[in-house]
Amino acid sequence: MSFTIKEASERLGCPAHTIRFYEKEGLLPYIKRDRHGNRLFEQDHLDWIRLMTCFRATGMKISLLKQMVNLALDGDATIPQRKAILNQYKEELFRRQNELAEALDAVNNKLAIYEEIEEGRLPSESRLLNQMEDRHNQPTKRE
Amino acid sequence: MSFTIKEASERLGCPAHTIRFYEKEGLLPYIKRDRHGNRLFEQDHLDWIRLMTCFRATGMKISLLKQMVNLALDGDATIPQRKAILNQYKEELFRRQNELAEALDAVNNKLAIYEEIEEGRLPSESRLLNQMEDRHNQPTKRE
DNA sequence: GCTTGCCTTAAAGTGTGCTTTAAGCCTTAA
DNA sequence: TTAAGGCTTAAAGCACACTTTAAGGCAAGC
Repeated sequence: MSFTIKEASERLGCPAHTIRFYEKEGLLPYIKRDRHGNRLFEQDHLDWIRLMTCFRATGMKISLLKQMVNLALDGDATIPQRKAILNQYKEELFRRQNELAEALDAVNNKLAIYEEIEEGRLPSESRLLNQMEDRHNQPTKRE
Repeated sequence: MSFTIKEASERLGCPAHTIRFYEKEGLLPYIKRDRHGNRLFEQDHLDWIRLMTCFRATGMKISLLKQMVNLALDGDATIPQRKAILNQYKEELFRRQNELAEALDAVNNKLAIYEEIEEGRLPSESRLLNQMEDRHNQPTKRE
């Protein structure tokens, strides 16, 4: 069972052009062609593209994906290197989780401040932008 | 107490050029200057830049930051719009958290497979790249 | 036979966010 | 007084990942 690029595109929700681009970048080695030169995708290819999409969405670079492909093509002897790459990427994922948690805190804090301003418990936006505006007409301390 | 761009840069761990770029983009209104035209940053500016950096690191676009600045400059009447923006961004953060969790699952799964291959419990990398290579020399089913 | 539509390729273009370069001014130390 | 080093600006350049364009081939339906 093979798929045309259109079928692959539909199943993956990924533009055909992007899939071709990935192949050109070397992320999809050994894609076969029919007698007209049209690509034929196997289920495994779709699985791999889906995995790449998942990694890409979380910041893995194409160059790193390519490294992994190249290592895989060199056989099982490169598994330690591939593990090292994935473990590093995992660290990166943890870093991003922290960043997200921090941003979420900051957003909630800001939203709480807006609530307080709306309820009149805080005098306008005392900490950030509005104060800049206020200062605009005040004397400077330095210089 | 004001800071030069160099001091701001050091405190924020952010290149001076980037800070200037943010000002040019309108993200830092009302930065004052000394008599030589050099920028003078207040603590509030540093706080705001730090917050922007936090939002930027988690995917908020500069155009959206600028929208928020512009709304803030228009006064408290725009707080509902700013809340709407932040709530939307919050959704985005949740989406990203899910993506990270999925990627983390996928990585762990891949690492587990590598372990099994290393221990000989799985015949090479049966699911992805190596199989592509295998297929390379087999007849096609379609066409 | 001709149009429609999907396929192919290579190459150029786009969006985003910096980052670097270039040219010049001011201050300070030698 | 002159050279170094930090500031200024505007503009060009870069990295990344697509995305779009252009030019053309093949096949099925009218």
